[in-house]
Amino acid sequence: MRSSVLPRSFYRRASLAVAPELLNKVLVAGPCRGRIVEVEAYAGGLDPASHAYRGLSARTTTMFGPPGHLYVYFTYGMHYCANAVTGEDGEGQAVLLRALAPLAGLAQMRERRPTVRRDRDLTSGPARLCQALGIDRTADGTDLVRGWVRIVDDGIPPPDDPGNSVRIGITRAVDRPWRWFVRGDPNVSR
DNA sequence: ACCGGGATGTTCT
DNA sequence: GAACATCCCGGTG
Repeated sequence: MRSSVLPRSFYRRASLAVAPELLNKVLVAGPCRGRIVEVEAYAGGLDPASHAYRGLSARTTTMFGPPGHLYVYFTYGMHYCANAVTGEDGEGQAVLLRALAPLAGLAQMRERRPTVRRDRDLTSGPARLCQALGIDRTADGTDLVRGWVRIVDDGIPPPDDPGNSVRIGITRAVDRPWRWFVRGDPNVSR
């Protein structure tokens, strides 16, 4: 079966519904590909942990835009993280891509992350995967249906029983179990 | 293995 | 001025 790009309609739903369905889909950025094995949902303007909680700003313009686009933000002075915008235009919902299993373009990933030894450390974190795939602030707003970064379905369905936990690295709304991952995958972040 | 701290700059209070 | 959806390195056990 040939892989097909996820259509706009896939994203036009609540981030809590989209997030677990993104597991086992494939993130494509130029020659680099990785299977999505860990995600977190950020539920929009009513979610205190979401960047959308404070309302529209220069940073969150993409997040509040139409679904199916890539929201990239800069954090800790040196890292980028990437999300798929979901829901309806104006809602500010998104799914953070937290880890991939590298599939293709590993040589280029290693050029961008020269200190990495094991393959499993190439893309096992939200900032690691952005560095490996060359996703930075210039990728913010990319259309995931038509742009140079896309998410495709290569026929592997999401897990029937994904791992599930609270979200990582946040300080507000820490109790909400909105992280999902592929159980047992060595590329899931620590 | 675990733990602590530094890097670095944008965003928000 | 503080916080930050993180990562890496060097310490100790």
